[in-house]
Amino acid sequence: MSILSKDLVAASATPLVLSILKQGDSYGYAIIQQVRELSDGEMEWADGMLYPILHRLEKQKLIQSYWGKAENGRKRKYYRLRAAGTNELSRLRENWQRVHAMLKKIEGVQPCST
Amino acid sequence: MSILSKDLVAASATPLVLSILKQGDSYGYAIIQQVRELSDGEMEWADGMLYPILHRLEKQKLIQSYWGKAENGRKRKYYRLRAAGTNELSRLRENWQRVHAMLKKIEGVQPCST
DNA sequence: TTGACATGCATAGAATTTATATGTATAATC
DNA sequence: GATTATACATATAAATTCTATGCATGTCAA
Repeated sequence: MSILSKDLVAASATPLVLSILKQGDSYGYAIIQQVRELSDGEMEWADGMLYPILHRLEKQKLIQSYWGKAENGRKRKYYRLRAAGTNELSRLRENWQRVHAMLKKIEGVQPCST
Repeated sequence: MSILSKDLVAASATPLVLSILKQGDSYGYAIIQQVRELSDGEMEWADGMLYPILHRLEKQKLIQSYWGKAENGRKRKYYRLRAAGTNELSRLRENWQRVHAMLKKIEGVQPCST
């Protein structure tokens, strides 16, 4: 998990998964790689962490799974973002943005001079 | 904890506390109020959540406590940011920024048209 | 003067969450 | 035929976190 704190990884996991699926259907193994690339190797998800998230999101009806197959005929479980997932993603992004704004606001306020 | 997810609150708690102390010494009760104000009431910390964080940060030598007193003579435990805490805050801000950048990057990438 | 509320700190332990190890299986590559 | 990469899954140990509770004092109104 490199230098990124557990909390930060946890807070960003769901928005990241939903964002990735918003770009198009994908599956577990590929999502892990996409996250690694997107973070320039700074975020390494363990598969044992992602699958439970995917299952949770599916149970929440934010995403939907279906079995497909790779070029080589091997099977894969793909996930598709559902409408509710798109809405949830918007909410999560807004919330992230709010907290980001708080952090920026207080970063800007300096004590005394400077 | 309102609409903000537990994870988001957890991920932002330490940077927020350190940021607040960077502006000047403060104490538990006041920090809780500062967070509420900073978030326009969207983030409400329970005291039972903050004190353990403060104690942890002190044990990590990122902050330092001392007893002081309010105008009315009542005692208060103030916290001061230490040099190590300033450094840690920079690291946390960088990490937050990195994850924020990931989220923005993927938000920008749209599937097909649009 | 007493009851309610705000201020202020602290922690035990229940409840929840998370990480890790482990299991299964197939394809590709060496 | 051995190893690595791909691919999914989950039980459970381990860690974290929330909540309730406790204590104490000041203020203010009734």
